[in-house]
Amino acid sequence: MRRPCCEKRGMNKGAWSKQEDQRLTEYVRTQGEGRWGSVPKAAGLLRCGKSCRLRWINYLRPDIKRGNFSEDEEDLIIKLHTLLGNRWSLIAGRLPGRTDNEVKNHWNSRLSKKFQSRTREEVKLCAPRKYSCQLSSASNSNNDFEARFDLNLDLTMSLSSSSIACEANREELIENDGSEVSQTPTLALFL
DNA sequence: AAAGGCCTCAACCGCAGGTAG
DNA sequence: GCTACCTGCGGTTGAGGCCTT
Repeated sequence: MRRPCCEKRGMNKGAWSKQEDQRLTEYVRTQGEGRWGSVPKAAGLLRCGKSCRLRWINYLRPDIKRGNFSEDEEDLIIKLHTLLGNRWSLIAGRLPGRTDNEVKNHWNSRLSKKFQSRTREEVKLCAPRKYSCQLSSASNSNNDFEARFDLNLDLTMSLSSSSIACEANREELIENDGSEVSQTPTLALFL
């Protein structure tokens, strides 16, 4: 097993100080992103490269959007999670200004519960042996997010004694410029 | 006001894939 | 082909703030 990268003596761990943030920000501004292994030494930081990378990506990057997730963002995360599963970096890539860590945290703390209660509610309303529902986001020119996506999921669920197997046939997950978001075959939900 | 439980989120850990030597 | 290193990712942890009793 490889040693943890921060095991080196004298390395700082835990919360970043303002001075450390300033040093890292200044370094990336002048030298650019990348070569994280050499960043601590070059920037004069007692941190490992991984820690520097994470701090920059999750917190210091200038294009990061702070604050609460909008309902549109939450809906999009739920839809993308249905398609992609825990592929947080892919999901975050569809949410401008949001990081994978932020999306993951938001999902784990709030959306998973919201999604579960919503799914249970929908299952209750449907016939017990066959569950079919359509999640779709109609284009809405007033909506920044939905305007960029055209999600059309056709879910067919079959109930078994211990789980609900859910096959999602992706009809399309295509950005407005015509490029595919990703390859997404089949998924299974266990409730 | 105090204590304890819950929630959020920044940060860490370990693994996998890519690549240079 | 093998090894070592770098980078990125997803899972997990824990400190601190908030809420409830």
